Amino acid sequence: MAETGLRERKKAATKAALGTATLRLAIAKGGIELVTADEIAAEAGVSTRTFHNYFPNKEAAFLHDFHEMTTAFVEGVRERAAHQPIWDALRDAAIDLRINERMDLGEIKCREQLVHASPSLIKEQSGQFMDLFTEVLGLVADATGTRPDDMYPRLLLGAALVAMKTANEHWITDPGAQTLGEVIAASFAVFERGVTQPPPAA
Amino acid sequence: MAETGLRERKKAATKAALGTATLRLAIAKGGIELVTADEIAAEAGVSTRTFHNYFPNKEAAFLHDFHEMTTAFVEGVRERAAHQPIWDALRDAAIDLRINERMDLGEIKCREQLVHASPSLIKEQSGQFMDLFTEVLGLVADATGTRPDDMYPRLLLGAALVAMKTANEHWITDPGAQTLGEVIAASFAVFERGVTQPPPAA
DNA sequence: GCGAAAGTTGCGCGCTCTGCAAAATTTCCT
DNA sequence: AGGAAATTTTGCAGAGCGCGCAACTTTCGC
Repeated sequence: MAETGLRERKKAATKAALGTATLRLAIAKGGIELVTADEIAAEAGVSTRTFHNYFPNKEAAFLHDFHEMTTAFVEGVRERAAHQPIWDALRDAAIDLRINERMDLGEIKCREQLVHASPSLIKEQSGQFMDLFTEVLGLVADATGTRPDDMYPRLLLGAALVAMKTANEHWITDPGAQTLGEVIAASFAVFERGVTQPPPAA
Repeated sequence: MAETGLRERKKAATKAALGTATLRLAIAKGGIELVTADEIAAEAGVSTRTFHNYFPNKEAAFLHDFHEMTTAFVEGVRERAAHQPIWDALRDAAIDLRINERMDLGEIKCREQLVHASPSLIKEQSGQFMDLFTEVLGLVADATGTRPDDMYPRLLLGAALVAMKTANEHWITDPGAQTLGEVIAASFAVFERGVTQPPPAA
């Protein structure tokens, strides 16, 4: 956290403001495609040009929170990779994001719905997942003693990201039964056991 | 193959022509972002407006072949799902696309490189994978006696798509050692065994 | 052939995103 | 504090995108 200057903090604040403004407007209008960059900039109190200095497009602004999460995830994995098997590091880093505790469930659901309904948001989010994949792949390769273009680290990491995404989606639709952490653990467990294996209980 | 009329065939031909024109131009210029919709339309001998009748954007045109492949894949899975366990159906449908036999390796490599270098193409391709996911999810849920919003069918299908994508990428970088089919089979096998399990030979 | 259906095209329009240079703001040094 | 330097904000201009609309042309079924 090299939060040295006032400048840094102000920039981060502006970026966050643009992100939440985008979210607010998209929710209000019921779709990101009904929101223009001009409106977002006005809502956040900056010029349109400044909006585009911070984000390449409104989808990225909408997903600003998500991007911060993936950044935290990468950091979490990097720290854990030194002390844990990489698979456990991936799982525990995912659990320790504690999305459930940090964010309002109603808003999470709403956001998920908007993403699901918008091709452009689906693309942007998928793209960010691919960036995440690329960022973490090196760590996984190192940890497993393989090279980044071998199959194994890619399959392992791919499975982990699928497990994360699936667990989150599932928990959102039914947050009562289990905690998010439990759902993530269950999700990862399926891949440990072998996806074609029937669950132990059956 | 309900190729009844001349109209259908002509439309398919125009679409394919636009696709290959996009590919040609992107290769020639070394990047999709250096190609405009106007140029593509001119290259294919239609108006710019017509181009946008066929494709929502140039990225989709670039990936026209890819989209046809995913369509064939869905069809393959649907047919096999009646006779095979769903996991095998997914694997065998992937193998039977026979990309290696149908397309020129040099061009495949070139395309892969262009996609990898372009954020917009990565997003578009990821988006198409998500569409594929959605299309096949119902089949997987039916086959496993689960519901589409349960975790299991999503994890299974996610693993299968990761296996497909990873195998293809890997085979492209090193097509000599094994056939594509073998690579795909090996990729799927990792998920059958459990991603955290060491390979049998080790 | 001929009418209906479907495909193609040009035009207009609002929006996106970027480069550029001037203006405003913050930081730093003395 | 005072002023120079560095950084950020902003407006403007411009290429490009993607879609609705209304002609125009082609194809289809009879």
